[in-house]
Amino acid sequence: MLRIAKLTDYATVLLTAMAAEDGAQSSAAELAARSRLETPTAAKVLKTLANAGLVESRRGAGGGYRLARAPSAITMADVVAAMEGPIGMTECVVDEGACGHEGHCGVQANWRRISIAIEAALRAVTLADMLPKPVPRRIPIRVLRTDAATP
Amino acid sequence: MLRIAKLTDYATVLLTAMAAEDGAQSSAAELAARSRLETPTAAKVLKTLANAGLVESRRGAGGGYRLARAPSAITMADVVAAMEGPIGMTECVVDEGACGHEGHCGVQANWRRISIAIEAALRAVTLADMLPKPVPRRIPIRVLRTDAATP
DNA sequence: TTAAACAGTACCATTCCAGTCCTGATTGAG
DNA sequence: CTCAATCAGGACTGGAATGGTACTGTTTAA
Repeated sequence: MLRIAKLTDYATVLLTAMAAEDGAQSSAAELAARSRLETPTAAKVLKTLANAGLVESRRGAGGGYRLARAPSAITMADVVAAMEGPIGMTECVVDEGACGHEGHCGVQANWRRISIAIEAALRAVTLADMLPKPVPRRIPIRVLRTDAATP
Repeated sequence: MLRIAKLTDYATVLLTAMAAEDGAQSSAAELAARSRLETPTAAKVLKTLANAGLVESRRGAGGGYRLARAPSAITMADVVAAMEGPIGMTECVVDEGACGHEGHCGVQANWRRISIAIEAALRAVTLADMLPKPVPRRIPIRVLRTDAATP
C-alpha cells in the first residue's frame, strides 16, 4: 500500500519528542518511555538516526541523544532516507543496472520523475511541521521536465 | 526505500504496452511477450487490473485484454491502488484503530496529510504520460491544511 | 466439440522486517 | 581508580509479505 516502514514511523515519533524538548538531551530509555515504544526498539532507531547525522549522541553516564539541527531543518525526506535508504519508487531509480529490463523499459524514466516529485513532497515537510497542531502549509511541487535537462 | 511493489511496476509496463496499441485487444501471452515478462506473472497482474476495472477482459477463444478507459484517464494513483490497495504511508491512515498508539500519537494527522499529497502526485501522472517520450508536464500539489476542514 | 483464453484459488520459496539480545567502548561521578 | 550508566555494533530469530508458479474451472469462438 505504498507505506513507510514501521521503524521510519517510530523515527518520526522519537524525533518529534526530541523536538518538543528544544535542544535538551535525553537517554534512549527516556525517549522510548515518552514515545511509548520499547526501549530496545527505540535504541535501534536512534542509532540509525545518529549514523545518518540527524541526531547527535553522547556516550557514557549522563549521555543521550538530541537533534543535530533545528526541527525546521530536518525534513521527512531526510528521515525516510536515513531509515530506508535513498528514496526511489522502483529498483532502477536507486540501483542502476539491477533490473535486467533496462534498455527496453519505457517507463523507467517516468518512474524516476515521479520519485523525484515524491521526494520533493517529503522534503517540503519538516519536523517542525510534524509537531502537534501543525502549521498550515502549502507545498508546491513540480515534476521535472526531463531527467537530464534539469535547470 | 519507499518503493512500489514489483508487480505494480509490471502493471505499468503492461498498461503502457496496451496503451500503445490504442484500443486493440491482446491476450495475456502476447502482452507478456511484448513486455518481456513471464506469462503467468503477466496473467496474474492483468487479472488484478481487471478486477479493479482498469482493463476489460474478454474470455474464450480470441479473448484478451484492453484498456477500460483512455490512457489519459488512468492515473498512477489508480494503478498503485489497484495493485496494492489504498495509498497510505502509515497503517493508521488506511486502517483506523489498528495501531494501538492512536490517541497519544502526535504525528498521525501529519502523515495523513503527507499521504494525501503523495496520492495527489500519483494522480497527476496518467498512463499517457508514462509512454516513452513523456509529455513535459508540471504537477502542482498541495498538502491539505487540515484533515477535516477540506474545502 | 474442441481449443483458446480468462478466472479463481492455492501453494511454496525466498526475502525482508521487526524486535530482541549480547558484548564492547566511552564517559561522568563518587 | 572504580563503577555504573549509556551508546555502538553486530547477531539472531520469528513472522509476515512478496513473487512466482501451478492447477482447476468457466467462457467463447470456430
